[in-house]
Amino acid sequence: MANYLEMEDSSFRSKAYRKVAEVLETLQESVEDMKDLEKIPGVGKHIASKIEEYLKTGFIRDYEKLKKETPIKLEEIIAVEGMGVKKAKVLYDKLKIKNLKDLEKAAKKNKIAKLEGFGEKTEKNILEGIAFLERSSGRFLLGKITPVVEDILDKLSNLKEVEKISTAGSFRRRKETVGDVDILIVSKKPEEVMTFFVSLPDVVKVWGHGTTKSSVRIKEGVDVDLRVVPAKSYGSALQYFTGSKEHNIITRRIAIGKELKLNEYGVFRGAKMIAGKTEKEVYRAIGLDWIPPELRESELDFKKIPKIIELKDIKGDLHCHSKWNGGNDSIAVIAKKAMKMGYEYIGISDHTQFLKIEHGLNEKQLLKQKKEIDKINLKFKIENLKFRVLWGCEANILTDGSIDVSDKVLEQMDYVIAGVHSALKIDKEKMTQRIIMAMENPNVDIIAHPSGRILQQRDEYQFDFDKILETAKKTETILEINSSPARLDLKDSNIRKAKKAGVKMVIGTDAHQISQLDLMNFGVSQARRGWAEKEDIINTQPLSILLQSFK
DNA sequence: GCCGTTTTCGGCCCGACTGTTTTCAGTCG
Repeated sequence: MANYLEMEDSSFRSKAYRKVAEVLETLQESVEDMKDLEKIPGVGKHIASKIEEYLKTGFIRDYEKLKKETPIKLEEIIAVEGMGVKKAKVLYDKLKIKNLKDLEKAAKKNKIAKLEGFGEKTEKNILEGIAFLERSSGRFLLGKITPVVEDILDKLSNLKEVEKISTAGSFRRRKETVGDVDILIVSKKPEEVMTFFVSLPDVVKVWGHGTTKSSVRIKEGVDVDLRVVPAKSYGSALQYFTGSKEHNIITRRIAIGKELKLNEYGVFRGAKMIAGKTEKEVYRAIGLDWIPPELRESELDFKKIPKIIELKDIKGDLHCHSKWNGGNDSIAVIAKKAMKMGYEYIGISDHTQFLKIEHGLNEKQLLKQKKEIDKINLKFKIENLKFRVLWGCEANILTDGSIDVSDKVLEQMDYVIAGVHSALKIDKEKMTQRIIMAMENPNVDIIAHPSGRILQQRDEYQFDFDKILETAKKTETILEINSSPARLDLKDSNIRKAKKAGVKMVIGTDAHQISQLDLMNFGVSQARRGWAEKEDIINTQPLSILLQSFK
């Protein structure tokens, strides 16, 4: 509705709707359960009645009316860079353009350039925008682009001309997918840095090359912007470019409340600049403590900024696969790497028999695996090494909620992870019941990747997370935050819910080769985005306490 | 359409860039 209202120039009405849309997306409670919708920030009498109408009938008459007046695939059209709702409206009125296909056709036939307010450039940009959309979804997995971005950062920070450097944007906020990458630097010799930047070996295309901003595309397909900012504005620029957009709106509003102005150049009282050099100073100037980028997603509804978990708090990884089920490395090699990472323990959790495609282990193989683990642990003991390999598995929760390994074997293991790997499309009720039944199994300690989503591939399966939390709390079952870049499951909002419900979590990498043990940082970021503190995550605990948290 | 430790009316984040304009609207982050 916000989009359609913006089209009609109802700009403040549109903003009111847009704000509510954003609030609803990050709402912790489900709207169905709320007694008083007007308690939701931004929701007044009118919008409340529309939400009620939607909950009751599945439609909003006013929205249907708006769509009928301008029957176009608006979302599709405004996804094209440079296209907004105003332009979409003009194109519909003048050329009857309803969707992306119409838009592309009209642009190719040079019909758009002739319109008043449009031109040759706009038409060309539309075609390029459409081509970009077709090439990629427009967003990239954080985990996929991180290595190459870090490489670029390393090379830049090694230059003596670079005084300060940081990433910004969603990359710095550690969002699971990133649209483009922003890097900010302070430098007295921007020309030289920019020239170096645009000629890096990973660069496949240069969009712009200037002294304050250069843009390139790197071989992974993602665009990287490098900006040079003045040293005295570095903090405010970093704050501004890190976002999120919503966070910036909130911080600026706070500034206004204190008769200050906040922008990318600094914090100002009248014409006088009172802060800007560091982010800490900027937040302090508007009366806030520094906020970790992972918490800058939307509302600031914490009284005190939580002391969120850090990578160094992690004492071990409980989700890794060995050569036994087709992984790359032997248990001994995995243990060695884990030790090198400073861990106190590593849990081996190979797939079990149902999962043929992953060479799942049968009960006989599992018991044989235990002997190997015992041998390794004994060796560590003799060498007086304080390190332990734990014997676990990643068992399958079958369609009826049972586990594909017998309790007789499960109960001997140090811990058991269970996950849904099949029949993902069963209905909500059945899926919820299926997972609940698994949690009620006295041998199941951890639920792996609880929602089943694969980013950019498939949505989470239908299930009632609130009910899962209830049972997890009751049965003391731990929920996993899977670090695999395409999973990052639990997602941030569910981590917040779990924390609130007092349900413990574990961060696991799901590594199939030792290099993937380093994916832990992505799981930790995800936990941070969900406000998780050290105490919420069991693999921050030393071995003795960890073992107590298993059933 | 929503909101109020100055307000029930008069505001609503801010600046840059682009392409089209000749003073600005639309889009973006």
